Amino acid sequence: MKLFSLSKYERIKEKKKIQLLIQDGSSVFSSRNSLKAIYIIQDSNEPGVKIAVGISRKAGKAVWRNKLKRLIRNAYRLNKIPLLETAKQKNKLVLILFTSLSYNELNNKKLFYREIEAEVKSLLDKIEKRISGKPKVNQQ
RNA sequence: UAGACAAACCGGGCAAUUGCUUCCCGACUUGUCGGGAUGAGGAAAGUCCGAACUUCAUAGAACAGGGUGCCGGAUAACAUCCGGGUAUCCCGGAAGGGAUAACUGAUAGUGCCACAGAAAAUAUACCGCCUCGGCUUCGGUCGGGGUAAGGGUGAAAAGGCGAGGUAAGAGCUCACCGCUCCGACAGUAAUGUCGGAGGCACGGCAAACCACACCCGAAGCAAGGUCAAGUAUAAAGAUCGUUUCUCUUCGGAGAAAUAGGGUUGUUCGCUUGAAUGAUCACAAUAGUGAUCGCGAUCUUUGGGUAGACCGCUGGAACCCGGCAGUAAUGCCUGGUCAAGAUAAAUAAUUGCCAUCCCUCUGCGGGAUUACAGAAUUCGGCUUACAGGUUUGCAGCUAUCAG
RNA sequence: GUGAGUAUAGCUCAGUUGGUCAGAGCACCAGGUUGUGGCCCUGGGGGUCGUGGGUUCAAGUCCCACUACUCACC
Repeated sequence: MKLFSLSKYERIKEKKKIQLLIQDGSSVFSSRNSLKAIYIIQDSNEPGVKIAVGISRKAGKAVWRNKLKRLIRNAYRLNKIPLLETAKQKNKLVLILFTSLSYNELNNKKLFYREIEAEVKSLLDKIEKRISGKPKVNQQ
């Protein structure tokens, strides 16, 4: 298997799971409050991590939203390994939905990869700590 | 010459690493790996027009409704494009040139024209001008009549201007201009030119209703079709119907008709076309009413699934050349195949070059660009757009020369 | 993606055939009433009618283009 890949099987495709995330997921905010991640940790015999990226239409126009989605996906792809390994050790399936929080086209017309990578990293670190450290957070 | 303007075209390039979509080939452990190819725009946008395509059993007619509106041509079609005409505006001494235009009809009818003004469309005379009669303190005043030349009002005042004419005036008469009608000529036509007549009778608004001419069935790829999975012939309310005939082995079968349905309304046409009756009351046996059942349609509420495949990209397609045409465009020869995703691919990092910005200059630093992201597909329109290339130049701005 | 609709005062909404017309309720301000406050009474301020063109003598209203927002869909 490729190290930094992000294939179909690592993404959430079902509408039901996304609705589940929005209803019952717990939230984590990035260090500068620009991004937000909603996640659910499940016990599973197929451990791993699945992600989705969703940006509200109110944040900006189509070009801007596409760019942000691509940058977040890329940042996840290159920084996913520590989270994946802990999830496999604990036999957990983690579902994550990334969304924008304070980012919008008016304030951040131009997007920089390094900023977003730092934000995504902080999000992943927080989720990883929740998996390994405190099991009380979610009992799904 | 430059700018601006108009038209056409481009709108970062190359290399390396990591990663994604679709397709092809190979391998096996049959869903993974390896290799190769492929991957956003001129507006993909707004969804403003026009089509293709699909469904509505047919895709019909009339009315209603909607759209278009100088003429001719192009086109699959159009509100688009091309050529011509007319009007308005701009430049110019003129000849002429350029820009813009929802550019049919106001003598088919109806309606509206606030305020002001005498009067806003059948001129009903406020001031004024002229005249006749009465009274008079001789300044005027009252009454009848004529008058649209002048004043004032208004966005707009009843053809304009000059001369004659008159009590004062008036197309009352005449010349010129305008308008309407008729004729001739030119043009496919819109229209233009010339000639004659009318004596003006005809204010504006149809992006008010409307009239005339032409066009339009409706909904939209979340259309629609196939498969898989799965629920409940679900509930409430409203309206209407529950008829007739033939055959019969008496179980039933067949035919006709009705209600109703058939992608907005009404009517016609076409097409399709349901049901099992029972009980009670009134009455004269015909029949009428009520309740229950059954059937059809409509409205509201509720339940299930939201997976896969087809539609899905080769087309009124694009490029080069030739011919026809003033042009839009058409025809012919040759060549090319150029995204097809579905919580949704087309990206990220680094280096070099190019461009731009910051800086007095160098060094250096920053940005990868502006507008903007396919979603059934085409033809247009509209709107947004850093920078660059080419062509044009009637007029505009600046500079230089004569 | 496709198809509908809305925009008027700080908020919720009227505005008919174009006209002397930009209005109602709540809110705000001032005065009155009351020992004080509320309720109540009287008066007042506040608007580029989403933006830009066009038609018209005259546009919130008619026509066109744009902007923002809302809703529906198997």
